[in-house]
Amino acid sequence: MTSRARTRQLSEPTISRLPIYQRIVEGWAARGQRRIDSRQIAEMAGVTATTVRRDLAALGSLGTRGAGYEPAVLAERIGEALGHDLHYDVIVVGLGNLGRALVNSSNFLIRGAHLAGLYDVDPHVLGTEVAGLVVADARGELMSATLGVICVPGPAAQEVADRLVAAGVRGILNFAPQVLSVPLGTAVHYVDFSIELQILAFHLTNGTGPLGGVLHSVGLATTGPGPGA
Amino acid sequence: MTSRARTRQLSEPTISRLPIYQRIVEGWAARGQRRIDSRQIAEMAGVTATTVRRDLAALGSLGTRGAGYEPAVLAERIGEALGHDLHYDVIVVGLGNLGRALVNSSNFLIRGAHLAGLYDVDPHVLGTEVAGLVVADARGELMSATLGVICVPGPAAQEVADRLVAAGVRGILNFAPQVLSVPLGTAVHYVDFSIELQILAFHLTNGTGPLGGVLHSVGLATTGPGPGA
DNA sequence: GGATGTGAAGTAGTTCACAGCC
DNA sequence: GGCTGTGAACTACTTCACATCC
Repeated sequence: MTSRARTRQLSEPTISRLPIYQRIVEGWAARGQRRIDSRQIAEMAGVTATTVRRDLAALGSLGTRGAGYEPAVLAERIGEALGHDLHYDVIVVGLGNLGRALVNSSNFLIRGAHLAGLYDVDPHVLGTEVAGLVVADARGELMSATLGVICVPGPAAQEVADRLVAAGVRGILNFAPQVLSVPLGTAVHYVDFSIELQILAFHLTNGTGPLGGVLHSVGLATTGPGPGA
Repeated sequence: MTSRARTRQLSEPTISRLPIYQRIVEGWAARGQRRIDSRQIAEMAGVTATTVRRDLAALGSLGTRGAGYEPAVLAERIGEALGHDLHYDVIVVGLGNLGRALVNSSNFLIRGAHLAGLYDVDPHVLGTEVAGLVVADARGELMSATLGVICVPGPAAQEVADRLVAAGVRGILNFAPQVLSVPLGTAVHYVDFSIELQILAFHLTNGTGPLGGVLHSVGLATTGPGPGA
């Protein structure tokens, strides 16, 4: 029974805000600040101070009344709650510009994620070394891993998803503009640039919200059977 | 008064689901299918059929009782509601792998978005042609545009944001792992790969939801002043 | 004094259940 | 028969207001 077990059930909105708070308090800590209060976090995250306090209170009593929070403690505890002490193997299929951008990004593979395999079909890329790994043939068998990232063109995405599932992957991050059909029990998370842009544009023309609009990005997952079922 | 004006106020969750429905019905139409019903859309989108019907009903009475929806009509009406008849200028700052992946993606610039300018600071990239545009110096003055996309490393993001705002940009899509401080009235939309991965991993280890978990990706925006205010 | 943490109230979104229509 | 569209019930999230503690 680790300390992680003490975390109460977190709501979906809370889960999506915690990584943002973490980024904020880490930046604060890096700049040598000793204390941060809910109002400061709220301002930077674009939410209300009450929401910040409720979210953080769900992780335990971390603050000091009258004095705010200690950034280091907050960062540590949020990390625990999000499961940063666990480790995941990640494989990436598709090493075009996007795939390369991801695996070379200092930001992508942190927090327990370990890059275990790279796959592509382009003969110019096959066998070359990217981010310290040799790129293998995506048409061959894929290694087993916890998470798979799909960075291939839309039409190829479903086949890659099928093969990832067959290889034992339990979560897929899909960058292809394609709705995937996967068996129950597999989580799919979509990141669609065009949709992000659409939503941003929509809010601009409609001037949503008194402060100019607090946006929520698109995201969708399904574990249900696809149209063929 | 165009037909767009008839759209009732759409809720935030509805707005983020509409582009997903649109993608689904467009694929359906492309495959020559004449009819689609709420259950089919729901299955592919990972939401309930009732939710689909409520979302679509907010756009008017588009379906036929007993027979479902006509994909072409649906796609058209969703487009109208999201403002696809409007046009936006988009400039992209930072043409590393990510920036290139975006501007070369057939998926990024659709629906009224027009790529108007590209900026970078790397002398190897400066002056070269990417996606039909010559890359200009990001340290010079930026052209005016509606939307700006930030694809630079984290530490440079805030300065770029300041310059985008000064150039008259009203909406920013930020791919840098950095919380930005912008003046009131400017919308910022964050896309953070590491956060997406974190949330996906969290849901896996916690087995959220009976169907394996319907995820919602991270997203945040603020128009409030930053820490310096 | 000042900021956290939290019951209570309010608001928004989802799901149920079914009337209405093809 | 079948599926849409929607009032009503429910659930979840946010916000208010303040007791609590440093």
